[in-house]
Amino acid sequence: MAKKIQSIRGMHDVLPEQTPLWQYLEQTVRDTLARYGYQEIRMPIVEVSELFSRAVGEVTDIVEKEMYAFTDRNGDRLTLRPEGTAGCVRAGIQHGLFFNQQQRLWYTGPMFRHERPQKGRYRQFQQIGVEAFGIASADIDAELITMTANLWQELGLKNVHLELNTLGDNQSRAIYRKALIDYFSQYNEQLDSDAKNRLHSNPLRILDSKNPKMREIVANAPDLYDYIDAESKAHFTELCHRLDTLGIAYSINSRLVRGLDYYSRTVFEWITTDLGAQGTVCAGGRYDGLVEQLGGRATSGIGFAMGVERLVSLLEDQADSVALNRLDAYLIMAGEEAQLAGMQLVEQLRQALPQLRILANCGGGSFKAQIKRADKSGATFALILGSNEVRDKTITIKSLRQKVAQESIAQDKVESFLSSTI
RNA sequence: GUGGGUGUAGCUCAGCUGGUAGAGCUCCGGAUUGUGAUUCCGGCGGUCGUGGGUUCAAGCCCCAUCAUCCACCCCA
Repeated sequence: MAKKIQSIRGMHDVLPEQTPLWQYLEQTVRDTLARYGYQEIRMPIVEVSELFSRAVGEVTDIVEKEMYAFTDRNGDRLTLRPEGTAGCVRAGIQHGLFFNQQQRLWYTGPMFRHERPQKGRYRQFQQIGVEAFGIASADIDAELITMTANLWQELGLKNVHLELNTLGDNQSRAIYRKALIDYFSQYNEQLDSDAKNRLHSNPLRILDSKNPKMREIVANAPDLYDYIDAESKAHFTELCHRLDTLGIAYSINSRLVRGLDYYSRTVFEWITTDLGAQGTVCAGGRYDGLVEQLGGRATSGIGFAMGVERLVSLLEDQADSVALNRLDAYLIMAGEEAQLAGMQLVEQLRQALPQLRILANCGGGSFKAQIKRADKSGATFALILGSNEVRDKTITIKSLRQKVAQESIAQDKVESFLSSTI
């Protein structure tokens, strides 16, 4: 045998057993987005590398060590997209979607990050992203969050909770950043290696440190909320008020700092404890400076992304998974005559009943084998066509799921029989 | 990038202090010339992840490598 070729590390096939659940999830999300008036946009998977270094931030982990970047035949530096917002903003600017307009957009597709795979984290993974442009007020923040809450309800997801924070506008964030660097620099000797690395790249991350020795230093660090501008505070208060009014529960987590540079003001995460270490199922925030930063006219924006693999994994764990993609009938054909007659009959049925899901036996096999296949297919009924039936122009219908006697009916009655049961 | 666990049939796994491989399920056929979750019988199926090394002899010991799982880091 020739050498086997395997899929690339961290990039997995979604097998037929799994796809019904994926389709169910995707369809539910699609429907929900449509009900809120969001429109789909489709972007390329490959973009110039500069787009991500400018949007996501030069010193983020994503850009520094996780990008699938390569040089194409023209010598251009290209990257397999590590996230969707940058490409969406690029497309919006390129096609003039943001000029004095509001846009509510969504997209889905694979993203790529060269990380060490683990539960809920893969090198190629699927995201569903949602972005709203041109609306600066907190009502859109509330709408997006409410929409996700409704989606969890629609999907029957339990054990997800919402965490909220505000980072202030870009200016106050810059001032706070400097204050943090000044503060931590005093303790340079006591900082662990992680903290030293982050000191000038992303000092906000030091606040997150799990090292107990660092905690004492962190405890007395400047407080983010002392640096936040009045407008951002008002924005955040307004958002919380709206969520309260809508009955959406949340907790405020002042340590919640997103890993991408473009966020400002509102950030949020939906988190579950049912998935191991990678518990964030949906996360996002406001990025009011991004459009301008990428060369468009200043436009506010806010968005989030859901991790499809993580949601699928929650759905399969959470008991009430649905019976999906069920077959209505399996056609058994015994003998040469029956095979020819059966193929004609089944095509007639498919034309007459577009909803009908019927699988016709192929590849022969004994009668017994065909019955076994019919059972295994999960079909509700077996339709049996043998020489007797061909001769009498009948078909035998056997229920595979209920203990009722099989019956033989005229072939021209099958259509009405099936249409009344599916 | 760092650490730990695991790689034996399509799937789930046995395999003793080293003596060149086994079960269950699946699939195909038969017992039952046209009736499926039961029973019985038979059959298909493996360069033991890959490459080296030690040994008279390696699935087992040693080294390397790849994949996978989990965690750290980080993130959806």
